[in-house]
Amino acid sequence: MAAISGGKTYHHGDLRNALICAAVDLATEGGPERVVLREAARRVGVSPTAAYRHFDGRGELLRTVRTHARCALADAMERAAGREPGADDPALAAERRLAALCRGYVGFAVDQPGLYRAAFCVLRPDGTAGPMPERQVPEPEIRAFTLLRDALEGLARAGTPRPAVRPAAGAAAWSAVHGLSLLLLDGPLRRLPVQRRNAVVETTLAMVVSGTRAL
Amino acid sequence: MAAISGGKTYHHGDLRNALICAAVDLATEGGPERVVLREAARRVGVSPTAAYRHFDGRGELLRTVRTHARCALADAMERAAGREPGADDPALAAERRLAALCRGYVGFAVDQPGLYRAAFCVLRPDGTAGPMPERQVPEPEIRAFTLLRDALEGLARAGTPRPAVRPAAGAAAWSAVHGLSLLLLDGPLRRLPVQRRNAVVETTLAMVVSGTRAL
DNA sequence: CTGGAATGTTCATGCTGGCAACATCGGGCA
DNA sequence: TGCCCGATGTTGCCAGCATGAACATTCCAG
Repeated sequence: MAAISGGKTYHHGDLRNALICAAVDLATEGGPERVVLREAARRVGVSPTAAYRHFDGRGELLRTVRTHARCALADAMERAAGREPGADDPALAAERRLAALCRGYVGFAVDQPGLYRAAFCVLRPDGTAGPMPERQVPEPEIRAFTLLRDALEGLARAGTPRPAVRPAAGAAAWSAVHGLSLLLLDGPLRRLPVQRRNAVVETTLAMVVSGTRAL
Repeated sequence: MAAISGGKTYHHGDLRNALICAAVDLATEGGPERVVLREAARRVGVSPTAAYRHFDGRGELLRTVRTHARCALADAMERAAGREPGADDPALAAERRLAALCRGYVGFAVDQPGLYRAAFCVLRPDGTAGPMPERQVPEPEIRAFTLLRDALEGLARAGTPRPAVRPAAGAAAWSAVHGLSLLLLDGPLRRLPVQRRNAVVETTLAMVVSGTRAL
């Protein structure tokens, strides 16, 4: 994530990317609130207003970081699932995959708290923090969610979860790992020793798997 | 939550409380990031620096708001549980109570998004946003969690969840409702029509109850 | 009734986001 | 080849916020 930076020319050449890298670094270090336009510009060695040539403002910079962070999260999940050995029984394999994805999810959150928080930060276009204006742009799917939902689909042998509740089941599973991640990061489960933390993670996973099966 | 404000004396008389009220209002309107010292002071009709006589700074003001919000959350849960009719079967009653508490939890989050977000906002004492300095002060229990955990205890007939995993089970249940709340507020489950939202909530609750039973 | 402690105010510093006007560079077109 | 225009950066500037120091006012206890 280091800027490239060639010679010292007036024109940077790749300022947008450099700013994104700096902003991602900032998010990694201190979460979304640390993503500050001026600081990003400073790190790249450019005047603050230069950034406005490439971003509408801090909001768009943060949104870009968020997209990057969501990607990184999904990648981590896929890596975790990829490391998981297959199983002869496809049902078992599906179950293992789901668990591995969830472990990857929580693992990413714990390893990259700043990025994880940035991945799900709220962006208020107007800054008025009101009830969120109706936006026409349909938000792009979040791959992490898609992964979980697909894993649940794969799990759906024996008809559970029933098709009718399957989307809701995906949301439920996501809720569990998302909530767990946040409680581990900022909540009262922070400072839990690794051992206990893993126990909580596994317990939650068990709840998700068996609770989902019963739907 | 309206300030009291008597005559126009030099000394306010109850500035600390007035500031807290204003800050809680701010959080209610726009979440923790909206809690701004100057604005609170402005609403109370006092100079910004006056607030420093009663709070160490914005951080402490926000912490106070957070405490208030956590209280309000727990109160809402208890009210929800109180409305739940009892059952002859104590096990069934316990299950209902747990579900009612969870519904109260999510309901509070949906009804008071700003306050809910404030209840779980992160406070970096130093502002350096680092790996969170070691603090000796043991954080006070969060009543919402205690309620959930106790409800799970009550649920623990038939030996499930087994005593060994029971604390972890509490964390798992909390994770689910906490994550669900946040996904409903800021995440992709925002804008879900009420009908579908209730479906997701009930599905998640079902997952928690049956998933917890299987632990 | 009077002086110290509480409480509020004004002024100043340094940070942030954001806008307007100006400077510089580089590539396409005559 | 040479020149002009648009893209890219820069300097200045304003407003809002957190925070501290020095100063003013008021209340209360001795």
